Amino acid sequence: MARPRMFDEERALDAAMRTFWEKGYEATSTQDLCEATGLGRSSIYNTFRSKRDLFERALARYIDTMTTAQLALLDDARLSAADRIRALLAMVVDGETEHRAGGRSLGCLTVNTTVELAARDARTAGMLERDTARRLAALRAVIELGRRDGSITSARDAGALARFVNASIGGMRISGQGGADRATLESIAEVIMDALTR
Amino acid sequence: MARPRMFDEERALDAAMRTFWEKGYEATSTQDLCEATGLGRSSIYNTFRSKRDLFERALARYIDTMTTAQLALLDDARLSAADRIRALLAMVVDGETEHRAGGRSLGCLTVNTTVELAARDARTAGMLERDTARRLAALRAVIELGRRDGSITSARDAGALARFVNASIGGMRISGQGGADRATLESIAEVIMDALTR
DNA sequence: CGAGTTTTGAACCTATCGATCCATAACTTT
DNA sequence: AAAGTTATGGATCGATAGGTTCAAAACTCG
Repeated sequence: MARPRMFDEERALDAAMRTFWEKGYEATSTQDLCEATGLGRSSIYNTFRSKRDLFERALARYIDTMTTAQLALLDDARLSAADRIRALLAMVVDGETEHRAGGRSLGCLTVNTTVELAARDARTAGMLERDTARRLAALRAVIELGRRDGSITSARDAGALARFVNASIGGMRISGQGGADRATLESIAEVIMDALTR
Repeated sequence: MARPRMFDEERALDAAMRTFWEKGYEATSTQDLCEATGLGRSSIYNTFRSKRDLFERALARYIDTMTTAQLALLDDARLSAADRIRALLAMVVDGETEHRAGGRSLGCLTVNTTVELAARDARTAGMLERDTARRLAALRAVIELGRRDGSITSARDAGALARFVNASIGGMRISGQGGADRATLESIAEVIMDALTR
């Protein structure tokens, strides 16, 4: 039919996602995206329409990857509810330790985007809200399970506990971006668990 | 000696701070700053040298105002240690409720700046680190006091508890920016306190 | 091989970015 | 009132932003 692509769209999307993750939306120029992906302007605009649209796809990919992995942990039937949440927090610590640039954690793209764009981009805000709702629902289900299996002893409302865990994970991300090391993040995670098992 | 200023430098700084707080550093143009402050370009550049320098002064002002107010709460000798931290969390909830634009919380300028700039601006990162250190020290002192006055019963290391509280406050800020309402933030604050009083 | 289709790279577009320049206004001091 | 100094508004700067155009390239299919 026609001339085929010389590049892998998914790999390009990954590179763009990483760039937005490192630098943020505004600070990432289309030139940065060309260099990160190895594509020319035409190819980027031909494939992704605009910087805005490319960002949206990159964010969707990030959300899909990350939330899927995290919800899988919360579904691990081999573990008690509390241990599933411990595993989730450990995954967050690992993520903050792995994804770094310039000696600092990159944080989490959804947290970063909440800060940078949620207030002035309704579509992005909607994506983030749906993701948060999904994660809160999963957390809440695990917490209710933990109430039954005895691993979560807090008498607080399960929804409140879920929102607390979600918020505290965001706080761990901010701490990582602020320079906190692995041991610090691990100690925070332990205290988070204390609130659920009091 | 010479022609006097037609404007109040502190008021202009406040307006600039608010703009950076609402829109972030990159998304704030010098034109935005002119409109927000009511000054002309010349006056802004004559007074503040550059957008970068103006931001630094705005951030310093924010840090000074906010951290001073928060540390004052932690020093209130009329309250138990736990109640001081409760008061701090209540102040955070109030702040998230008060400072809004477009139906959303503005979050916290230091958190926002950690996300947007800490990785690529060493001077800004330094300011944020010093502020964090100051707040952690105050939190730690209050937690150690709480151990003595009996209001904080967690056996965890005081430093770890302090970092937990600091991180969780950041998480509350993110939650607020993500759309959480006052009741949600209050419930998160209650669970944070559970971790300290278990 | 040739017609048809899409991709690609380079040149190019307009708008806006942060920042500077300069003539004039507005003040103090002598 | 004159000299000296700073503030101000408007014009302007080069650089870069995101995005478009277009001709050549590279493929498939008949």
